[in-house]
Amino acid sequence: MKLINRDVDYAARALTFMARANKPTVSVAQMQEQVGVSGPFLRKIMQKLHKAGIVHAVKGKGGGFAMARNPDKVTLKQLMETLQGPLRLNDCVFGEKICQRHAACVLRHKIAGIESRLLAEVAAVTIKDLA
Amino acid sequence: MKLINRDVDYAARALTFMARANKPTVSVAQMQEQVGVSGPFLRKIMQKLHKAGIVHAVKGKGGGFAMARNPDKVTLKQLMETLQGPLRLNDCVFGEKICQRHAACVLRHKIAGIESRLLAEVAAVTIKDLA
DNA sequence: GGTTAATGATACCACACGGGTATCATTCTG
DNA sequence: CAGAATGATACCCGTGTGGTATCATTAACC
Repeated sequence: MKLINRDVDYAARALTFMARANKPTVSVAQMQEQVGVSGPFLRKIMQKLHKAGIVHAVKGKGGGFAMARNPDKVTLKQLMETLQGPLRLNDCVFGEKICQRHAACVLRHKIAGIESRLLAEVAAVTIKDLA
Repeated sequence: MKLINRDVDYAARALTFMARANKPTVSVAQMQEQVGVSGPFLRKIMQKLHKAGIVHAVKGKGGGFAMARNPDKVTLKQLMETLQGPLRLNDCVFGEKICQRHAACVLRHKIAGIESRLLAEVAAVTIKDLA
C-alpha cells in the first residue's frame, strides 16, 4: 500500500526546486540532477503537470517550465490525483449490483471515513511546506 | 491507491460470516457463496489467516475454520498486514544513502505523520464492528 | 478399512500497473 | 538554419494482483 508513487515523489521535488529557483523558467536539464532522475522520465512527469495546469511550459531555446500558481496553492493531493489517478481507497467489488452484504457495506462505510480524513491530510500539504 | 485489496475484502467478509455463524467450525464450502468468491481462492486466503494465527483450522470431514480470538480482537490492520504485507506508505527512494535533499525529507516527514494516523484508524476497525 | 469431506502446500497462469527508455515532431531563440 | 527546449507516442520489462489447478494430508463415518 503506497501513498505516493515515484512520479509524485519526483514531481514534489521538481516543484520544490522550481519554487526555490525564483527564475522565470526552469528546464528539465537544470532540474534532473537535483531531482535525481533521468531527463526523459522527468520530462514525462512535467508534461503531465503541464496538462493538469499545475505548471506552464515554454517551448524552444531558453524555455522550460514554471509554476502556474503560488507554491501554497499546489497540494500533495493535486499531485496525487494528477499522477496516480483518482484517490479512491474504496472501489466496491460489487460494482453496479445492489449490495446485499451488510458486513461488506459496513466495511466500506468505515473505509470511506478513513478515506475522507486521509484526503484532508494530503490536501493540507503544499509545495510551500516542502520548499 | 488502494487501501485494501481483494484478499482483505474477502477475508473481512469471511470472518464476519464466521463471527455471526456461532458454530464451532465453518467450512469454505459453507462460506463461499455468501463471501462471493470461488472456493479455491477463499481457501488460499483462509490458509494465510491460519498461518497468521487469526483463525484455527480443523482438517478432515466436518472440519473447517474458526476464529482464534474474539471478533473485537481482530483488526483491519492485522488483516492488511497479513494479506498485503507491511504497511509502509513511505519507502524512501534513496535507500541507504544519506538524504541530502531537504525537500524530500520534509515530504517524507509529512507522509510519516499521515501514515501513523492512518494506521491508528485501520487498527481501530475490528471484525466485531463489521458483524 | 475405505470413502468422503475437509484443509495444507505448491505451482502455475494471465493481466495490469509501475517505472523507465526511445524516438520523432514541434516550437522558439539567435 | 542550428540548436535547445517541450509535445506526443510507442514500447519494454519486472513485479504484483487475482485466480486456477493439482496433489498431499487428515479426520469422520459407514
